[in-house]
Amino acid sequence: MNDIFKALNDATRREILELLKEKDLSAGEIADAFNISKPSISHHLDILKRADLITSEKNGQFIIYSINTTIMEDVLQWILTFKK
Amino acid sequence: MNDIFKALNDATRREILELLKEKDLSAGEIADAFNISKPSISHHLDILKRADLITSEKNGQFIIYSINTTIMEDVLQWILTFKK
DNA sequence: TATATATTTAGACAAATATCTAAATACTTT
DNA sequence: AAAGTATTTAGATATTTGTCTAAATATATA
Repeated sequence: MNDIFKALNDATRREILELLKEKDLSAGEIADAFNISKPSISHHLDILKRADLITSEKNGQFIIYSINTTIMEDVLQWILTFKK
Repeated sequence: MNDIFKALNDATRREILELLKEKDLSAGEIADAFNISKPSISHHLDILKRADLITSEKNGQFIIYSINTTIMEDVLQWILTFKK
């Protein structure tokens, strides 16, 4: 839970999730969407991956990232405990 | 949205919310539930308050904190956009 | 009014974080 | 095999964050 909230506590990472919500993308395509260096994006992807919010798969020289919506379910459940 | 995720990105603050979910508490009562100094808890309360996740009301020399579940709705909606 | 209690504000500090550039690794193509 | 493309790793740095102690503010009570 800690890792998930940590991962979500960054606007760039949340935007990455929104991009991946639409379709799978390579690390480079994701980086192109931001004014941030590729290494920094790579770092953000690593944090999202450690939180299990995304998965990656190697495809030739590309690494394709996908969103893992099942993990969002955990956050959803946590939030729901506050609904009266 | 940034403030909300920032506020939720701390185990102590999430625990404070869970305490307040049960009932309203004074700053001192909240502090007593943690092995953290009162000024630090006061700081956490400030962050939660800035995110509108809690509200406070002065009652004599005490300040009573309450949870504001309506803000959780925003997080809920954000999360739901990822559900397919 | 003086003292005790409740809480916050101020200031300091160590740890965590987001970013960068440079270098390394891995794959593809010529 | 060499050169080019995609991505990550390493190391550095500035900023943010969580924590503390000491001091300030506000209310209650003797």
